[in-house]
Amino acid sequence: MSALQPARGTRDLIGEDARRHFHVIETARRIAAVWGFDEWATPVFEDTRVFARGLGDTSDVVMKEMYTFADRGGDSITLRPEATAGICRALVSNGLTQTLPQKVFYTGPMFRYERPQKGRYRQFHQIDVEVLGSPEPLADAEVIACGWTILQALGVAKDVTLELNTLGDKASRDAYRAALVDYFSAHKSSLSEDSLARLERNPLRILDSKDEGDRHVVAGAPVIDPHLTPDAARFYDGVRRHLTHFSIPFVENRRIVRGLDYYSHTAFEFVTSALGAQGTVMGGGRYDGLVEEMGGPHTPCIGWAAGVERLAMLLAAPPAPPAPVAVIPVGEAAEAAAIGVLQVLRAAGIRAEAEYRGNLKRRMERANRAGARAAIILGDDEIARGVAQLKNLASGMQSEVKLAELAAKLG
RNA sequence: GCGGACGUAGCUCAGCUGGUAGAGCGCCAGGUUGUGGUCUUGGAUGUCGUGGGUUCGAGCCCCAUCGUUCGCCCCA
Repeated sequence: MSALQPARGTRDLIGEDARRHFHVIETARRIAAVWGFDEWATPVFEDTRVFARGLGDTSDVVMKEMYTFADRGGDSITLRPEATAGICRALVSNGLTQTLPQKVFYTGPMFRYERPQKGRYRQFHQIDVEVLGSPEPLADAEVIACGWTILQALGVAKDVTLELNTLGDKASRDAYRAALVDYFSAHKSSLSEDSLARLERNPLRILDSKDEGDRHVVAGAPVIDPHLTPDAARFYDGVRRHLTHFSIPFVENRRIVRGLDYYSHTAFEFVTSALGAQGTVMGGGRYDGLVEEMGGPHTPCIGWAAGVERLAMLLAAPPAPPAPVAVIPVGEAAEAAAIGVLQVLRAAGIRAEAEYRGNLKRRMERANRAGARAAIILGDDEIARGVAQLKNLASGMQSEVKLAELAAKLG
């Protein structure tokens, strides 16, 4: 037990955990491709300014959760806490603001120095879908619909609800923010300590509070609707309309707020009650100002990120590992022949393993434990006649098959 | 960062009011000649998370520390 363990908040992906994890990523990748998204990859670490600038200096992620350090050259480097800022930086760095829109699929590890919990790790993984450079509400609906399709393909949609909100444009948000500050300031005595701090930094977040007392105050808080500018209201209408065209069920929730500062207009979360405190499984929104923060032109964008670990936990059953065919040589001469058979099967795309330890009984046991669907038994007698014994391990049926026909028979 | 629970073989766990560790599963090897899944016999494995303390003696008591977990916070 004194052996080295993975660092706090990190974990190894092996066996079923690995199968769940990669099933989520592969499913998302496949569907995003069909929806017209191209996969990008950007560096795992970036100049600290990419995140400090992008995410906003009031967010907890920037203030106390980043893995930031000086590298050997003295530059301030940060392990990315999320993907979007790096994607926007890459858009600008590569001059792609000239060829918009860009539809991007992304997956990879992210890093946040948090207190670990189930569904919350210091190294965790996200899948992301972003449309860069598209100001139309149709883009919002398409991005959300793509996410919903992925959740359906994973079989978790039944446990998940789409909650939708608008944060309005900057004018709307500023007006609403002022109204909230007024309201909450008048109710300071009823607010929790946490919310008093939020009143200074990010009053919108109070709407999200789980504190019993806060909720009473929040119930009477102003809503954003009367503060929406005509443009912002029209935009939100468009998003809702297109979502129904995509046949995506959603509920409106005026308390949805995004954690990072770059969001405006559309905000949404796919939530579940199946994961305790980590209920948000996919979340995103519109961020029209982020590319400018990275030094590019004004570029309206919309996207979401989903936690791979959380989705993996929601999967009912992990996909079964592919069943191999076991090749079992009996005797020394047969080992050479077995290698030939392995080559042929694998070249034909058939997962195949050799079992060559112990007596035949052991080899069969191993084949069975490996989950093999069939065993190919090769002895001197068979080799001399150019055949093999092919045994179906599920039915127990065994028959003699010509070596040349094995691959076709098993394909 | 705050509060609660937990930490014993690879895994799941048991261990009575303190007397130097057990089960099931798994693993390894057998049950005679080239055939698995059932059955059966035998075997290996733990510095009882770590470090201190109390005691004649601690897996069981106390303290600290690390880790996991639940809630808060935050967020995917």
